Amino acid sequence: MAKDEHISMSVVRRLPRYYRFLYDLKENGIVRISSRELSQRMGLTASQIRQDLNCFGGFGQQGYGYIVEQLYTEIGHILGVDVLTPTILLGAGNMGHAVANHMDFEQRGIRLISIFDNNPALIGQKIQDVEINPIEKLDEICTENKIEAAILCIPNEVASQVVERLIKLGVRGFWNFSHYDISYNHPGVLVENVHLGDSLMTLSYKLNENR
Amino acid sequence: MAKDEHISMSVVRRLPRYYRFLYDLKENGIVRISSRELSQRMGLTASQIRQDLNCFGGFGQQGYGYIVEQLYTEIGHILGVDVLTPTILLGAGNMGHAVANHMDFEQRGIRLISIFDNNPALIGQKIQDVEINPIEKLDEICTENKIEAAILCIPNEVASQVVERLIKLGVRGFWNFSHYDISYNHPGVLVENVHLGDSLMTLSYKLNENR
DNA sequence: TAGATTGTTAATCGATTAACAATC
DNA sequence: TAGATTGTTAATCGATTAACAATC
Repeated sequence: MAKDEHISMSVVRRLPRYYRFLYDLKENGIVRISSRELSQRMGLTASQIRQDLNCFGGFGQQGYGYIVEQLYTEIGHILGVDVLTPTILLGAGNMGHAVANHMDFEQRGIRLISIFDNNPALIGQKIQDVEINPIEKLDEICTENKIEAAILCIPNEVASQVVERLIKLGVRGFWNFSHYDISYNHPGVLVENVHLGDSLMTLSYKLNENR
Repeated sequence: MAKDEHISMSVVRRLPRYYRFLYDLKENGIVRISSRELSQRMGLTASQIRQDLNCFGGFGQQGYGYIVEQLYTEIGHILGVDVLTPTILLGAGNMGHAVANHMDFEQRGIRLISIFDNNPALIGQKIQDVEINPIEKLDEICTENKIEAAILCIPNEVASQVVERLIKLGVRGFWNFSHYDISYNHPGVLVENVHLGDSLMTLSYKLNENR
């Protein structure tokens, strides 16, 4: 199906949103949709939608539009939801808890194998059926489960050492809630940053600009 | 100081990162920095940095570089950190707790006035000195405190009604952790979305693309 | 067939990078 | 003055939009 070798990140970042909209359409029993109608619902141009969808091969039918179910499945496939990556979560504070509780990992291509924390009070507890283990067990669990990705909900100060250690254990992707600059310090490693502080400051900017 | 009327969002989204780097430089006692050195530390081009900084007036000195302290202050000013916007947080679940505990609001131009939840067990508790109030007090507290912004850590299903109600109460900016499409349904309202699910799927994509 | 809507090429727009004269 | 580094203009690159022939 993959038509083009390279899909630009601008396109990739729109895919999860398409995926959500298509899910809703599907749930509402809508079978087909044209780029024009989808563009109106999503606040995009029809042209952009057709351009985007064409990056990975034509699924539309001329004169008819796109089959919702098929497009949904295909975008999910491209996003990699049907291959579960063994993943661990580091840090079971508020943020770690929130993430572990609400992310529906298995719908998103992630299998959460273990949570780690160094607070003795938390060890042995479970969040959504995933056990919280002491940091001492990190090496053992990573190796045994061929862990490939890690979610960092730990303080900045410890992030640097933890990342170093994880990369040695074979982790090649990070969902990073800390400010530690992984991509810069470890080129080649796959990183998706969630910089909540930056996002909040952007809101501040908008509020101010508009005052 | 504002030289150009319009600063593009691509530039604005880089500002918080400049701000962080400048803070670190400042803390390390570094007084001046050239665009070239900063570019190396941040993994950008020197050209882009000069271009970015020039959007809001020249602060550099030819042949010398930029004064760290001055640049830090100025970017903070542009981001609006020195005007605190009265803000409320809706939803004191794991995510609400995480956000309330870790965001350092006052460093980022936000004053958190009240937290709301409908869980009776939480009412009256405080997070970082901010009280959790029942949703019944929403109108009163918003009006009394001239609330302008709201942080949504509530489930999707209730977001739509809550947003409607808040806009009527004068809220004009949202930090949105839900998937409810505020900007589409309420054009003109300022929105900064945090779509964690989308971000996680982007990581899935990267992990898969690289397999 | 006629109408609709795609896939795709071309045109436009915006953002990034390169180059260099101005100047500290 | 000589060297360094900015501010700014020009060139390039990439992403979005427009247009339209292909075709269901």
